[in-house]
This record gives sequence, structure tokens and C-alpha cells, in this order.
Amino acid sequence: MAKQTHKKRATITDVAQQAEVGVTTVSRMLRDPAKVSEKLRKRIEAAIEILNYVPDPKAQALAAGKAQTIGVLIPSLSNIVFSDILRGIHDQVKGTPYQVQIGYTGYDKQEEDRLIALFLAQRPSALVVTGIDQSEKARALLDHADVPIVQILDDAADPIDTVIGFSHEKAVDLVVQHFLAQGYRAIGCLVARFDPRVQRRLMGFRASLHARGVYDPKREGLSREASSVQLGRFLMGQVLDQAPDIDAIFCANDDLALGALFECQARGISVPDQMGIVGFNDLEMMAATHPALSSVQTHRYEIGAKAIEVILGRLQTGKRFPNHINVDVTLQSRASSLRLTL
Amino acid sequence: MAKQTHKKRATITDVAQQAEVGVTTVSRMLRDPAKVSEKLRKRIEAAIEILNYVPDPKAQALAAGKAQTIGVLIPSLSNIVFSDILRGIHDQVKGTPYQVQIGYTGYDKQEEDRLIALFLAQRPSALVVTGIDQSEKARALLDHADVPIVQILDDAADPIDTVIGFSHEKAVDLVVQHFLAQGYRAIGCLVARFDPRVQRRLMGFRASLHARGVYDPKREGLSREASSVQLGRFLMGQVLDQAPDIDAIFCANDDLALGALFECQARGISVPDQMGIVGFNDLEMMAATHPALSSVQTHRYEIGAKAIEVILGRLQTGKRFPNHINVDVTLQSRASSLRLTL
DNA sequence: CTGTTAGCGCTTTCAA
DNA sequence: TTGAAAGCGCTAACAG
Repeated sequence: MAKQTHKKRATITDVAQQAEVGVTTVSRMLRDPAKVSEKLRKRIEAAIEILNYVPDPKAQALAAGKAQTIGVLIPSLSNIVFSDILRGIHDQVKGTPYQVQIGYTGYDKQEEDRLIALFLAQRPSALVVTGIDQSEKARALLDHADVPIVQILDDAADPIDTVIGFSHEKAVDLVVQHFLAQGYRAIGCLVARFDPRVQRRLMGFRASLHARGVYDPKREGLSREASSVQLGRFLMGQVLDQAPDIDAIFCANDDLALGALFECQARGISVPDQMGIVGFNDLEMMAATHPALSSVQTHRYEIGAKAIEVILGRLQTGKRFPNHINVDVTLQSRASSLRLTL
Repeated sequence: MAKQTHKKRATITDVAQQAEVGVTTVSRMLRDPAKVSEKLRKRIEAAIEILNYVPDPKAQALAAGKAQTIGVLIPSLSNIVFSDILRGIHDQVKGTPYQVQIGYTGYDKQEEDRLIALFLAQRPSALVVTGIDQSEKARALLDHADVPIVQILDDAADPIDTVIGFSHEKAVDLVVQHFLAQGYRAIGCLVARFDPRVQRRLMGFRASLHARGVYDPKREGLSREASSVQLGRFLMGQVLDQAPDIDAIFCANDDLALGALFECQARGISVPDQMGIVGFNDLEMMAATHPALSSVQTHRYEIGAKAIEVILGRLQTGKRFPNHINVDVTLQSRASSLRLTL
């Protein structure tokens, strides 16, 4: 008899009436069908089908005291790096009862603080945040939040909870070693958008060159703008003009590296003979350029997936993972930085 | 006296007690401060500060009968095209009381159906879906949903509600015209991942060439794989092998075009003299390659932003927009397809 | 301008 | 096994 008035979605009560059982039974069936007798189960299933019932997640969350939501805070969308991480996250969440809620900080500390407070207020099941450079305030909130917190894409001595990533300094050192091994001596770098991780790459790069006594600030092309291929071309040109002796360039992002390659092509500078190029992140395109571009593979998809794995482990099976999960970075050395026949 | 027991977040009741007012007043203040007297407002603000109160969005949504959520369904994350759209959406939503909830269909019709049902069950304020190729089932749900529905990235004779985008057929015709005007005659194409929009581009391309009597299937490089630079190289190589007479290539995605360019470089084929290349979407990198790559600019950011503008218009100001919003596509003709001195 | 009182749709004791 | 009833935190009449 429970006719729907066209406009209203069916509620659990409607289903209960339709199936002639109590709402409790319907609710129970939804989260553990085994606890309901075969007979009622059939009736309820039929009722759900007839009424086209879909439980309201927010009512569930409210009643249960917590949302089946995993919050994810990332700085940006323009950067494929984060798309890859999100893919890893989504693929791993798929099939679980959890939903992903994404927040974009726009590389803005204040916005990050705001979003962390907002997300935490929704009592998510867990929270994934980018990097290790949260503000004092955010850190306090996070420390007291009673849910798994995963920091990604970096490494920290003192993680809030779990940190999954790698040391940017070490990653960059790999690049410098590689350049030197290939006989490059006048090594410069291109760096854009000074987010904390890029900054650590720059610092690591400088330290690494310093340690080998081959550091020269003239060979740096720096910009606060967002990284892009065009910016890569521009910065490469700039560095080339101010330090003509340069013979190798480390690009803190792959799009800069692509831009550097094109600038060299445009100027008739041969890569890798006159100029070695190495990028960072190893995006798909790097292997397909001509010559193929070397880059530091950062396994972004895996980092995203691992973050969820850790969270699900904690949430569902109670399994604990180590607080530091190091994802190996590897230098994919391709034609753009290989000039020695080995 | 309302001491918090450390673990529990403050509720609106706590705030009301702390400020010695009724909960209604607190609630009211939250959504329209002007309706509360100066005096109480101060007291409430203080209480909120002391208790560190953040309203629970799901309780709000439940009580209000609808979530302040705008659902967005897109097929993929790997494609920068959708990152751009999401940026437009987020930028436009920022500062409004709405939250964005993203769903990924993975180019899978069934998953799309499931997500549409799921999202609608949450009674969002509005829903943005990609394309116009929803299933019968999904369409029925969408038709009866009592919220603004915006379809993006395509054009349809019969939109569900509002459609924002452009005709892929017409866009492709622009490319063919351009090639012909530049004196190219043996025009081929590279197409990957047969999603409905890419498919329409292919159909439009064929029709356009047919109409001019210059269609040759041997000049097509097709693949069901996801579009990528590497795939672009591979397909370009394939087409070059099977149709050596080809002198121009339209790539249904920019990464394919980039791959095509590199394949030409690797084979010593000069662009644009021996081979004209035009891509689709005009990603940032296209202007920075050497030679710069022509591409069809699809204004993805604007489409995303416009979708939200339309939705906010309907939701907040009651303003109505036309059901068809056409976003002009323009061919950015750059060096890669210009071989006539004009 | 302010407070009381029902719910929103669902979960969850607690009895039956 | 099942169900009645009491909330989860908030909003929205409806009185004052």
C-alpha cells in the first residue's frame, strides 16, 4: 500500500512497510544479511527492488557517528602527479564501503588549515594529507584526531601517524651522481613553484653540488610560477643565456624537462651530447620523447594505493603498518642524459 | 560549565549552552547572522571560538533535506582534460556553501549508472555529468531528479536539462578545412580510447574527408587503449608504414599529437613540411613544443566554470540559462600545420 | 528577535 | 531472529 508520491525517495521505513517487517530488520540486512532469516531477506530484497531504495549515506553516517569517508587533501589538480595519486587512491577504495572526499589547498597553508578543520569536523574514517609541512595549528588538530592520518609524498622524522613517500634530497642526489658519472660537470637546474617538496629538491640539489665543489648559482633557473612546459622553455633559455658553459640540467618537474628539451631543439643544442637533461616524476611521456628523457620515477600511483591500503588495514583488519613507509625512487636513465658508451 | 570530555566534538547544543541561548539562535546565526541581535551574536561567536565548534555538514544536510553538495561525474583522472574541468568547477564553487563530490566512472557505463543512482540518493544540490551518452536507466533517474543536471563536453539535441559544450563533429571539420587550406591532401588520423566523444570525432573526421573525396582508411591509426604519448608514437609509426603517402595527421588527443611529433622527429620527417600535425584540446604544452603544435582549443576550464555558474544561478538566484550553452572551439594553428606563407 | 519542539533517515541498545 | 524506541546533530515551523 505504500505508494510513493512520485517526488520522494523511498526511505528505510517505506521498505520496512512494503516488506512488512521492522525497520531494524531492514537496517540489519543491509549491513549483515546473514543475521536475517532467509524468508525475510527475500521479502526485503524484493521491497528494495520495487521501491528502488538506496540508503542515504548521510543519515547512515549521522546515526553511526562516523562517515564512511576518507578525506584526501592535495594541493593541486593541474599537476598530473596528483591525478596519479588519486587514481591509486580511488582504485584501492573501489569496492570498499568508503567514499573519497577530495580537498584542494591550492598550495595555500591557510586553505589547508581550513580544509583540515572542515574535514575533521565531518569525522571521516581517515585522512590523507599531502606532504609533511602542515602548520602548527593543523598539526595539533591532526594529532588529536582519532582517525588514521597518512602523510604522503615525503619523508619525515616525526610523522603525525604514518608517512608514505621518499626523501626528495636523496632522490636529487641520485640525479647529481648520475650526471657526474656521465661526465657532465657544469650542472644547472630548473625549478618552478616553490612548494615545500620542490624546495627540498632544490636544497638537496645545491647541497649535493656543493659537496662536490661544482655548484654555480648562475646555472639555476628559478620561478615561483606554476611548472609548465612553456616555463621550462623560458627558464632553459634564460639559463643558457646567463651560463653558456652549462652542460646538464636537472628539472624539478617533468614538464620543465620537456620544455628544456624543446628549447634545446630550437637552439640546435644537441641532447644529450651538449646538454644532459633529467626530469622528476617520470610521467608517461618521458619515455616517448625524442631523445627519450631521463627522469626520477616517483611511483605516485603506488603511493596513493599504499595510503589506502594502510588505512583499510587499520580500519578493517586492525592490521598495523610501520609509521614510515618508504617508496623507492629510481632514476630512469634514458637517452637524454646518457652520453658515455658503457 | 559545559566541559568537553576531550574526545567528543562540540555540538550546536554545547554552543547554545555555553552562550546561554537556544539552539535555534545558534543555528540561525550560522546561516544568517543578520537575524540575530548584536549581543547574542557576540556571545555565540565567543562560544564557538571557545568550543572550537564546526557544524556537522551531514547533520545539516539531513535536517535540511538536502546536501550542499554538487556531484560531478567524470570518466577519468589520467586525462588532463578532466583536471582542467575540475579546476574550473572548484574555482567557481569556492566561496559558496557547496562542496564538490567527484565520482569516476572509468569510462564504464555500468559504473556510471551505479554512481548516478548513488549520487542522486544523496540528494545533491545539483549534478554534473560528462557527455550525453547516459544509459536509458540513468537517463530515467536523471530526468526525474528534482535538481539541476548539467551535461558537459558535448552537444545534444535533447539535453536532460542543460548541456554545455560543443559539437565534436564541427570541431573536427575545422581541422580538415585547415589542412586542406594549407595544401595537405593525404590526411590521416590517430584515435585512441573509443569513448563516445572521441568516437564522434572519428566519425566527423571520416565524414568530413568523405565529403571532400579524400578519405582513405589506410591513413587511420586506431587503438582502444588509453591515449598516451607513447601510443601516439606507435600509431604514427604504424600509419607511416602502411600509408607512406600521408602528409597530414589529425590526432584526437594532444598526447597522441605529441607522440606523433616525436615519431616524425625520430624518423627525420620534417614537420610541417612533410607532415602536418593537429591535436585536440590544446593543452598547455602544445604551444611550447618545437615546432609548436596546432590544436583545437576546447576551453575545458571555462566549461567546468560555466557548469557551476549555471547551477548556482538556478540554485541561488533562480536565474535560468539557456538549455544549450555552446562553448566555441577554435583551432589554434601553429607551426606544426602551417606550410603556406600567407 | 528568540526558544520549544518535532522530525530528517538511519543505527543501535534492549527486550521480546 | 526480530522490533520498538531512543537518539545522532541539525533545521524549521510555530509560538512567544
